[in-house]
Amino acid sequence: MTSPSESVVRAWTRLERAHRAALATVENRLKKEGLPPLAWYDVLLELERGGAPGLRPFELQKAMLFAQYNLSRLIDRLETQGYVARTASADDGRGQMLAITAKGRAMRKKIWPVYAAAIEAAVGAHLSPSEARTLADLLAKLYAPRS
Amino acid sequence: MTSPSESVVRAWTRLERAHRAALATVENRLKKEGLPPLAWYDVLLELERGGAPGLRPFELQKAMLFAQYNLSRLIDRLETQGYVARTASADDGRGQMLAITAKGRAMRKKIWPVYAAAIEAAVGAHLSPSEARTLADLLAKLYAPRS
DNA sequence: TCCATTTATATGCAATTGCATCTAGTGTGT
DNA sequence: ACACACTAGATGCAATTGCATATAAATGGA
Repeated sequence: MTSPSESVVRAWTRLERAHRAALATVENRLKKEGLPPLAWYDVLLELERGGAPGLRPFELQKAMLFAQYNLSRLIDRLETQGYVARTASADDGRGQMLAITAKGRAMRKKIWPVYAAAIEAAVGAHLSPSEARTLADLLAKLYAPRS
Repeated sequence: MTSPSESVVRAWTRLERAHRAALATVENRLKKEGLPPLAWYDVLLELERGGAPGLRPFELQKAMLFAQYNLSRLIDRLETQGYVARTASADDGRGQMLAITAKGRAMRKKIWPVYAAAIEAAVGAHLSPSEARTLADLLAKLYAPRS
């Protein structure tokens, strides 16, 4: 139980502030354009990348570090809107397989330009290319599967 | 509207993931000890640092990048618990002055060891001292008052 | 095979958040 | 002093989150 150094505490505090600031920028822009919240995009992208058979909810959960009950309901909403299709898993009776629909793909594509501009405004505009790389590398260490 | 580079997008994505992971660690530990959520600590600390006359809600809001309505209600809860005292602002009829109470100070002190250990686990354990400094510096750029 | 444990996902209910808007002061220009 | 735009803060209501727990199927033994 070593106590954190001053710079670790500062890093944590700034992680919170930076995240809050950037997230607010992104969510506000999406909303202003009448688009769904960020999490929808993230799930759709993950599913699109996941490829053919689809992904299990628990895989999404691990990849995106979402709380299980939040993901469950997020999928409900995505399904209601017709962006995602749930089918029973062939090999696991408890589970399901998630697939992005054509409508879901279209929505993801539609969101991207707005999201991209927001990311640039919230993050890119503040960093040089090399700073962005360094930041990405350091942040990855905070949730690396294993240290 | 330049599009963000690949590394900027990665930095943003990882900012989200890292924040989610670290926050979950911190909040879980606080909860496990029966302590109030993180935001309470942050407000109490800010008020304690703010010193004698106290702070106006809008000052807190700017410092912590909180949404106005969230802060308003967070203060309600803190006041209900007796951790914070609201008094009418002398020089601005619309406003109020917030002060931390003795009980609030005591709670802040009580939270700190748990919070500190959580920060170390969530952040410090993953970074060298120099990495922590670099990370803190880079994150600060993302919400700098002016670029 | 049977039982206990664990894993995958859902859900009722309370607390919090977000949105939109409201009220009440402030400040400025005339 | 008046009209108007702006700032500080609160709040009703709907949506989301968090918590605790439920259900059902898989898994690992004995």
